[in-house]
Amino acid sequence: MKWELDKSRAICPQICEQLCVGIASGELESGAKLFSVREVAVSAGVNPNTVQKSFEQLEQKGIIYSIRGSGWYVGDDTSAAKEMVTKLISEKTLEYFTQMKALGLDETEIKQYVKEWQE
Amino acid sequence: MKWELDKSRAICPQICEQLCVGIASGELESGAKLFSVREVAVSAGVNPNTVQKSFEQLEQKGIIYSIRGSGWYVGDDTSAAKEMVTKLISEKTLEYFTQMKALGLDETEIKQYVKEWQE
Amino acid sequence: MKWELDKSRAICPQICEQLCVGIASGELESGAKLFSVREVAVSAGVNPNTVQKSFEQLEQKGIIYSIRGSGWYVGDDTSAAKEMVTKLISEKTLEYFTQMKALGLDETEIKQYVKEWQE
Amino acid sequence: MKWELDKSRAICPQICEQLCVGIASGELESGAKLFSVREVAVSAGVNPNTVQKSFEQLEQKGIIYSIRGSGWYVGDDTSAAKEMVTKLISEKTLEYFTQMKALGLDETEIKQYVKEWQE
DNA sequence: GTGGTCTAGACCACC
DNA sequence: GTGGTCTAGACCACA
Repeated sequence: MKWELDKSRAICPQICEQLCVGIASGELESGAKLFSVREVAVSAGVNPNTVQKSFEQLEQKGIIYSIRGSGWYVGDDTSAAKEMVTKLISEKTLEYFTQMKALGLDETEIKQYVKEWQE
Repeated sequence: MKWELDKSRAICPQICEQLCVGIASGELESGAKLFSVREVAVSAGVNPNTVQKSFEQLEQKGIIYSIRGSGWYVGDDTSAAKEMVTKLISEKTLEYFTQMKALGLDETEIKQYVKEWQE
Repeated sequence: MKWELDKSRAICPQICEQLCVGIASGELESGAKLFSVREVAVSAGVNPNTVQKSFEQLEQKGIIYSIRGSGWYVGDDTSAAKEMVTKLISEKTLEYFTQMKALGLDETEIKQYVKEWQE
Repeated sequence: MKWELDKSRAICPQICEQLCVGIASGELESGAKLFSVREVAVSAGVNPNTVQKSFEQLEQKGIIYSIRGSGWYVGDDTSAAKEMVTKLISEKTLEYFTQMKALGLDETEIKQYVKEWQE
């Protein structure tokens, strides 16, 4: 797994999101063993505590589970991860529209702006 | 001026943004007196310190200025506010695309998603 | 009297200072009638209340006095004004040295810097 | 880092200035970790909010930067701090000359006064 | 532990 | 009345 983290944002949710994407895309299958917290921390260049927190948050949502002394594994039902991704996409888009409207653009203008967006 | 604040985000930048939009749109003209820190605080339902901080940030960018004991006024050059709004629109769109890509969508898919977006 | 006010600083002390300078220099003699609060306010482009406060502060120091319904006059003893000016010069110089030292310059360097100062 | 604050002036700019001096002098090197907001607050005898505000102002100028939950660090380019110090020296000297002139001294007299200054 | 943000309330000088 | 500044204390997410 390759990590692309935006250091100007909070790291925790980014790890959660990317892990969900990995699961939702099928890259990580049900029951697959994840890299250890320490390995992820090193490869992503972040604090192990941050990775631990991220994993715990995903565990709470039933997306992954841990076995003491063994490690972390992808949960049986990957649909939760897929729903998560869908939900995130929807939420972020809604948030984007809200913010753009606050900047004085109406829905048509936003869509036009996005359509012409490049780079 | 009417304030629409999303309490789940930081309030300061929202006040800055909406003020810039007001100036950029011409609603607030050069030299116009703004409502007092305390009035804005009441009308927006936030703490005066938060408003003060927002105003100071805009002052540092040369968009507004204050006269002690008198109030806050829109700066002579409203182009700074306009640039600010343009920059914000661009930045937020770039951020949106970045986040969507991290969620597994490519540029075409994002544009399609936005095109079909409603509500 | 001509007013040269730095609007980025507080107005009140500046009016006091310049009036003292005028008196100390002999431009304004003992017993001379000052321009009215309103006239000064207009010619200096400031709020009449500010001028009023300034005059009251100088009155408290015995430098000028007021006659109800008539106006403000320079006090009999102009030495107070002269002392005031001397004191201000000393204070401001001390303050300047203190601040420059805080910026990492020692006394010799400050004096050298001032010696070479121009514009 | 040792703090020498003049409580009769605003504290914020003093913290900014002294930090810049520390960086400009090389005492604080690029990437060096600063003491935490809370530690500085205690050692300087001021409120943590005041320190936070000072740090944020320096951040906006690109002199230092923060990592959430980790701390504040000296920016890569220390030249900004050096320029800051130079600029402050120049500004304060200009301000000093302006004020002294308003007190009736001409440039020659000011330089003479500074030359003979002691204590 | 750290920074980030906000609230609440105070005091000051100035308009 | 206004802005400017500071204190005190709280809560949050992150390292």
